[in-house]
Amino acid sequence: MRDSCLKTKRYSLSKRNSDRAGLREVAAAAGVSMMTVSRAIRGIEGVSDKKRAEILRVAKRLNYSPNLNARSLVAEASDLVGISLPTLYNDVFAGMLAGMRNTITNAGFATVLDTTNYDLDVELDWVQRVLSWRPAAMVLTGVHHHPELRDTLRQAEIPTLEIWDVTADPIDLCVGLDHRNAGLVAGNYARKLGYKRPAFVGAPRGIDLRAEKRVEGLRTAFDTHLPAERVDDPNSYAAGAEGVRRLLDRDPRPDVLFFLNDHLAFGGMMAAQAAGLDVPGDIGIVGFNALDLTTALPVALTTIQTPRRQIGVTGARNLLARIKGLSPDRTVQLPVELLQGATTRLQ
Amino acid sequence: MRDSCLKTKRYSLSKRNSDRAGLREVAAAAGVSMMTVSRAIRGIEGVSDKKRAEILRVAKRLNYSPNLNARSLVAEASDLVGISLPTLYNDVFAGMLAGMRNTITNAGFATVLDTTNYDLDVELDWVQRVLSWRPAAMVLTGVHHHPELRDTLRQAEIPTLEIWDVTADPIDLCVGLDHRNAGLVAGNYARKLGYKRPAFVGAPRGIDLRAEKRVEGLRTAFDTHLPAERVDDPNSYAAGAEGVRRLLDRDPRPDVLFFLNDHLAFGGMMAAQAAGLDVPGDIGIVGFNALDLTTALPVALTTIQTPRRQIGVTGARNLLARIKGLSPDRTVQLPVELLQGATTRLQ
DNA sequence: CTGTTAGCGCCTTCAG
DNA sequence: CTGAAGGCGCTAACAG
Repeated sequence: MRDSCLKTKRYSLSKRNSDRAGLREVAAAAGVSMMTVSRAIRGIEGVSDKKRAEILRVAKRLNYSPNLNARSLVAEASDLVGISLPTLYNDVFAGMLAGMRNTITNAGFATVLDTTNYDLDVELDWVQRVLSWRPAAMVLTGVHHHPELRDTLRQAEIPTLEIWDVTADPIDLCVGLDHRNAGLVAGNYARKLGYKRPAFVGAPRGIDLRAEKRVEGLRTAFDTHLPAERVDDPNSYAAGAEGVRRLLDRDPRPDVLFFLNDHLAFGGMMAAQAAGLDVPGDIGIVGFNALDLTTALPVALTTIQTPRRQIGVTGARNLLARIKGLSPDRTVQLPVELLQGATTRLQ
Repeated sequence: MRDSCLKTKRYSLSKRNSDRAGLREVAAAAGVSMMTVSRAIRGIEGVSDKKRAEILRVAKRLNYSPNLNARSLVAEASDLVGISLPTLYNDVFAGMLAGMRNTITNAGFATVLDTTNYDLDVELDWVQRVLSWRPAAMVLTGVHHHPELRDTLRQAEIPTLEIWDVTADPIDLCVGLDHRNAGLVAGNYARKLGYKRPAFVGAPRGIDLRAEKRVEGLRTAFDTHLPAERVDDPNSYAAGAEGVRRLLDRDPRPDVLFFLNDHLAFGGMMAAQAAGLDVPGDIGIVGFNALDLTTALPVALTTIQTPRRQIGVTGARNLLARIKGLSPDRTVQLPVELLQGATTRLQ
């Protein structure tokens, strides 16, 4: 063994662990420089068609796959899009996600997903974490976040989309609906039918902020006290039933029940019927979201149709525009529609 | 900020990204070397408590956030875990996902999610893409994949977990259930009750391979022809109804209906009732999965309870062990249980 | 305990 | 059209 200069060589050789082919290996095999390979792979100008074809062939043979970590390091940006949703136990968020995914994926981005379970601290932690990846963009649910979140994101200068709810002053972009108005629409509809004693079944106060806005709309429509039962799991059918059982004990008994969502409404309707009540004869039921489920029911549920897929599609499109440096509308508010079913009727 | 946000070219490398503090900045501010900062940040041995505290303070003040792309580049591995599911429009996969997520997240990994819509080509493309991130592990649904997938993953030497289905020879690890046996259990149960003319409602053949195994089990149990109606969207309630309407036209009319899942079973039950049939008087209904929905029904659905959350938890735990270099059981098969409801009865 | 050195794989820049 | 040089932010390995 001679001295340290040999040692250096050996070191650098053994350092390349794994037999994974990199730009270097492809370049060597194709008899060109790394740069030429890089250009060929990325489909960039400046390589003769002949060489490009040859290089791509070699790359394929060597099973070359670019190291995105290295690329992102140089670019100071990855092609990850972080998406934060409250839950996936719910076709609602799955619907918006599906709407976004195609658009985002087709544009060459990958999605990193997390669920916060409606916890704003969890959301903040997750955002900070994703920022370490230098993501191309972020998607958050709702417009209410941890106090630090807004500054964190703006400082990082990451295009950000807030979905489902809207505000005049989003972090960056938002696409969603006016939940207070949605509550108002449902409330006005029921009031006009002649219902007098509304009640609400939903999640504990302070969990689902959008739902609280809808409740506010309901209150405005009825201009009256609105008894509310809060159940633990807003995505459970059984919880809706439980809420209704508790409400039916009240005096006076409500004549129309509004639910946080269709899940609860369905469970609630079952409970009302099980309690011997006729729907809509004895009591009205109004859901929210117009899930596929409700169309399969023997008695169609009166509910509010929310444009979930459309929110996803529009949101993703605007976000991509933002990434490209354009300036799409900062706030897009999509309309809701009341679907008149057979669970409510003129009083 | 908004307008200037993205006009800054992401690919301008000449200058260090504006305000974002790196190891270098923290080191300068703290009056130590980058390595010392690196060690302090990562909580690694070899820094005096005093210096460490000071460094952490400085890092926090500078709002330092490590560049994970750079770290992954050096480490030849990221802390991303790729998860591929067929769909999220379905509490089934959401349940397994929830089971995995806590474990994976608590161990310090982030999840990159994709849905394949049961398309094996999509799955392969996605896996190859995620491999470019040098993920810490991969999770796939089922044990049937694109022919190239197995080699691709093994060659990459990435710990891989297959969930939901089992096989004696997984790519790496698998945790799931024996779907053929699940079909057998359901079939035997119904046969013993005296049902003679079974039928099945499910997805088009070749889409959901697990479901086909269950059908095979059903056939074995009955040892008879098993008429099957294939509907387009297996996660739709309405599709179940459609399938049943078509089956009821057949002669002889089936006396018991097996469904791909509870979604379809629910829709199917509604359709049967709407057609004037009594359940279980005129016709039996058997679902699969034991979704929360079915517990809220006035007539409890006979179904197969699948340990979805448990699959996720066990799978994630084994996968983490694998990442640490241990050798957990390659194949874990979890039991299913028949839940006897009121939609079937002795004939 | 702390600092120095030498890259990780890729891409920008600039020179042929 | 092609290649050589240098660096992105971070860390393993090796001195002091």
